[in-house]
Amino acid sequence: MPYTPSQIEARWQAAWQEADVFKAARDTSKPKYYVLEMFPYPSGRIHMGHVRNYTLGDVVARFKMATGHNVLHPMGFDAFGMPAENAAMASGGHPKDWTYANIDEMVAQMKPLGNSIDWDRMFATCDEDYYGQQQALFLDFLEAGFVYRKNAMVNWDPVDMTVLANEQVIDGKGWRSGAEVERRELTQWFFKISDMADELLSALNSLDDWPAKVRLMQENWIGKSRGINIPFIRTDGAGTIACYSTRPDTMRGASFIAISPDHPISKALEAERPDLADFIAECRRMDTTEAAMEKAEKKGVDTGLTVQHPVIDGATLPVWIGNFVLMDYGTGAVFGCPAHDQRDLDFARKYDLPVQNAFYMPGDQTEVQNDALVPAKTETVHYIDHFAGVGEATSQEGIDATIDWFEAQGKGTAEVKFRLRDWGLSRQRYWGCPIPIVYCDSCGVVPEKKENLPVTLPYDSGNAAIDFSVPGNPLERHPTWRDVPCPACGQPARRETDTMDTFVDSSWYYARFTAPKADTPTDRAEADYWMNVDQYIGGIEHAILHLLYSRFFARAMVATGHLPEGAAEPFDALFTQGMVTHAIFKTDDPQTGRPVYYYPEQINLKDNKAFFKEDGREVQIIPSAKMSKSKNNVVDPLNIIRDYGADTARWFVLSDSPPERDVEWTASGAEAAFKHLSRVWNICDRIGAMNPYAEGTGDQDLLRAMHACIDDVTKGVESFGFNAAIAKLYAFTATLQKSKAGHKAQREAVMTLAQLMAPMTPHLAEDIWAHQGGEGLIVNAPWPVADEAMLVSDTVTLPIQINGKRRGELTVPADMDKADVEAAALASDPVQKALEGGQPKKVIVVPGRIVNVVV
RNA sequence: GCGGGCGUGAUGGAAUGGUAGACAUAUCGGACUUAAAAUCCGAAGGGGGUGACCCCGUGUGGGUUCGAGUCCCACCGCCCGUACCA
Repeated sequence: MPYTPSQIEARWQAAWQEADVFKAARDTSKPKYYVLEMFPYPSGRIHMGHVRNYTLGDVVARFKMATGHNVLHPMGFDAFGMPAENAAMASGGHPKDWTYANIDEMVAQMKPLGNSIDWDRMFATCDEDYYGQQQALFLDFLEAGFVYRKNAMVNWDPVDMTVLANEQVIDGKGWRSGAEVERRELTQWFFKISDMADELLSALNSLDDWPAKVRLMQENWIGKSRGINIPFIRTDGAGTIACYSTRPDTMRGASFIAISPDHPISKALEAERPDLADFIAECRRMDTTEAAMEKAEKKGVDTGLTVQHPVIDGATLPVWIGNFVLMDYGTGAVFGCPAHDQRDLDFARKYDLPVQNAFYMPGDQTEVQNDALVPAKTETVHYIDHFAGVGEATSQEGIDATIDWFEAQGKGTAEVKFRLRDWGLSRQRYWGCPIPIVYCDSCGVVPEKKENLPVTLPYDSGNAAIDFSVPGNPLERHPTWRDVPCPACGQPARRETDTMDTFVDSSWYYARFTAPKADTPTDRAEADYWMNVDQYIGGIEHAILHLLYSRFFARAMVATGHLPEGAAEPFDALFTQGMVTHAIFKTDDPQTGRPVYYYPEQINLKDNKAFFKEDGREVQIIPSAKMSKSKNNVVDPLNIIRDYGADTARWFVLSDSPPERDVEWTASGAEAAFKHLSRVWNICDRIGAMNPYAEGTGDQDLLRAMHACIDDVTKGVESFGFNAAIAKLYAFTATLQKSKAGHKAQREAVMTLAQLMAPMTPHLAEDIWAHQGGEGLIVNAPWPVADEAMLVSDTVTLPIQINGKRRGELTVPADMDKADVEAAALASDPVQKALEGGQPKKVIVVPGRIVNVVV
């Protein structure tokens, strides 16, 4: 009988549903385990990245079920956001219709993967029920002091008269209008995440099961620094300009002050100085992104103002406006020290400002050339003898002592600052969660009453109300939606028309999954039982924003009583997976020089070369490229499932690369995965046809290999080493295939093989289990345990190294002591030959590992 | 620009500081077949040698160590993030 995944998979999915095996309910008799994959945006099609993400989560979930845990494994949709509005703009539909149709399609595509999802818990963040509870959370956060309003910059398209996302700004121009984008200030709502900067930073140390790289990225993002706030005294008597610096030790090298174009002084000068106004206007035409600002050419203009040098009597420093100074960080003003900062040095060379080495031993003044003398590039140890004899300038102690010196001298105030900025949540868009706030002429800013929640988005298209053919936010144009009585005084008032950033939606969905139908944001009995997420899995692209916002939200939810204390860090363990890539097949059009991309179906592969099927022409192969529609290298999981089945797709995405790295989808790899599963199925068939009383040879060898495989696969699955675990399964399958053991041993081996494969290829595993007469469903069967006695071996083979190079090997009893191993090694041929009758300089014996003889 | 990561045969990759290349793909050889496909068995990092063996080899250049793919430093290339893409 051939392996027919389409029948097998449908049958077992029906069986799981029938038995309701993935339904999660509180059960204190077992340890709970909550596994969660980052939920998808409902684009309408699942892609291989989803398949990989959910397969990783499913392996964990099924493994935990098998090892006696009560597992929660939910799925939902991160459903608000710009693509729905863009689709509405492009084709005239409604974002809501588009989104829900996509969700239906994606669910239909996800279910055939056979993941162990409790589908009863599914929700989308655009469900009125979900975003209504989110509004309740917002009101609680507001009351608790986690929310406030202030002005902030947005990208403004002056032609479309609308706010643009950073993604919609291309080379400084609006993506649709092509107009030069301006920065514009709007009053917006903020979460006070900066208040929690210190605890978000220090708590990173407790996240032992997070990747170190993610903790490090978050640490750098939060960016705690100790510095000094120095008020530079203006020579015109008009007060001071405060500059924050983490390097006051370089003060002797200061040669200018640079202030932000958005600094109050810049704004004041703008009105009276046309030359400065032009420059400030130019700065306002820059993207708001940090990358764009930092990569832009550093420019400035001299204001003509000067300040007194704080430590050199009689000296003054010019005040410049610099396009590289961020108003959001520090005081919006810095002092420039060209000798010890590369950016300042470039700026000084450009505008002919002095370059003065701040550190020198008397008589040893190092001239600065093209490279600033920063700690990494400075070999000389420099001293400061100016500031009360402080030690090494470039050491943190030296800098700290300098900060203290400045403070003691009354020249500044020591301050700890964070790079982390508050989280602006206002979006001038329709398809998001409405901010439940009302503006009243008499009462001012009034929170909506909880009993009036949810504040729902108007769906109606009457009067062309929700219309995306006109730029801007339809909520502002809606004829009636804005008009509401003030919740405080009852007089006519108007709603906030901004909606929330979609990161808000994804900052607490993990908590909602514990009680998705509760009439409060969480149900404490459920949240207390299920939280935290034991294993969270998603892409590295979320290493900072999503995960930091979620950590903030969890803390705020603890503070407002929606989560237990222990859920302040909501994700106990985090795993970041790589992308699924695919080769690009392309040629360059000889006429235009433009690239032409081919679909994989149009290509024949031969000897690592690619040929266009139609004319046999060779085309270029670009390996391991991110899947992209425009490059024609997207592999649709539905086609793979149709041709090979879900188990093959799952097996392949697990087998070919370690999960944290990118995996390249290859047709030959998928084919190989299918062949292997067929092979396993055939072995099962063969054993099923054996005489049940058949005796054979090598039963012990087969069972030893089986126990070794149990041990290897268990360790692999526990440590996300799925590809290595699969390699062991390949090897064990080959052993089983060649085995001449009796029926009893072979049956035990194939059933164990099925159990070990069950988290990865659950349908095939169920089928084998059933064929061999296994009891019940394999999904309910306990995980096999390796027999320690079957793992140990009597002898061990050690490599012998001479001077670190392998020169032979030595097989000795496993329990032989070190001295005897050394003696045996010294007596061996390669060592005797190398010694040439002399004595070894040194012998290193690592028991069970290696012998190294130094001659 | 800044922060983080990655780099190993033709290819994807394996390797608690301890035999580099497990396992798989592609390739080649063999069995089976009239033949092909499928299936099964086997070879295989590069170079040299009849052979036992020898030399070289984990992006590049240094360093630590008895021993480095693994740890440290610098550089090159690619990827992720950079606060309104999700």
